[in-house]
Amino acid sequence: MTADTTGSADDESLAETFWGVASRLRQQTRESLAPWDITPSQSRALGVLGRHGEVRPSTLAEHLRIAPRSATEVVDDLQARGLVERRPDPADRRATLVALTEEGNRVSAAIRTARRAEADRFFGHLDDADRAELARILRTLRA
Amino acid sequence: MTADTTGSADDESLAETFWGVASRLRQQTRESLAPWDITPSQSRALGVLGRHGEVRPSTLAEHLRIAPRSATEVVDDLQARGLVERRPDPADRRATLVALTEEGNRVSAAIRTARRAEADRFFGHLDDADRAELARILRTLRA
DNA sequence: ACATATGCTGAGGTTACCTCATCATGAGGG
DNA sequence: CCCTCATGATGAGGTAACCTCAGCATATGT
Repeated sequence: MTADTTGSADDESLAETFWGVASRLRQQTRESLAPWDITPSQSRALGVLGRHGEVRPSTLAEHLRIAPRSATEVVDDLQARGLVERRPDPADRRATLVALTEEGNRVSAAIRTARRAEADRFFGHLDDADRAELARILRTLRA
Repeated sequence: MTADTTGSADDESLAETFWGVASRLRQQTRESLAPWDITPSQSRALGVLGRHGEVRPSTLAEHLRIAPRSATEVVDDLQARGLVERRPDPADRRATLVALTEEGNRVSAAIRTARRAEADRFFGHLDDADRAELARILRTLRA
């Protein structure tokens, strides 16, 4: 009775439902990150570094789909927390390589585990068939 | 190839797919709002005002699920654009009522139409059965 | 060798939020 | 009636996560 009693607005309410789920998922992600006092964007960067090893800030930016300048910022933050380090790129003296520190590796792995558990909890309310359906439909929408 | 070839991380990739869709939907919303030079948060407020008529900032805040102070801000912006006006609440001299201006009403209605069309385009790639499935599954996840 | 492109970062801006403090008004009790 | 306490709005100031534009160093192609 709140909003979508607008007749044929089934799609609008689909969008609303979608955002409702998004909000819950975001919330849960935030909670699962709390133990490390790491922001979502930092955790995304850690993820990329965990998967790709050392990369340039500009490459990191591509993976995160943000402007190169913004990647510099994320790296600054992670470096301040001792989770990554910058070293000169031997192949190009303009460039810098960003790599996880030992601590960064530990944290990155721990977060990966936590995020997996979180996703299990979140999507685990669905049975296998529904999960497959959802994945299929979402992939359609992304294309 | 890019990321989720991490073995059994099916759930993680579901979350990723979900966010991919979210990002596309957000993008499209932004585009559909462009003709009015209105930000998403302003459009949400216009929506609430369109549905509920005149309300106090604090009530608006509840509907938008933001802090009361933040609602004041959104109202400021909309007022600066001439889309809403503030008037004293006759029932409580501390309070203010926020209402759409005539212009605000026009814009609000136009945006509602545009958003509906946008949702049609977005979810229209799905057939009826898939749309129903998606709605059902999303509602499960929201609960 | 020189113009042009590329890589990073400083400076400064934006959006959409937040908290905390302040001030006016309202409401209940003694 | 006064006094305390709650409530409504807002000023001040802060944050996260982005952005663009300039500037400097280095690389690359002709």
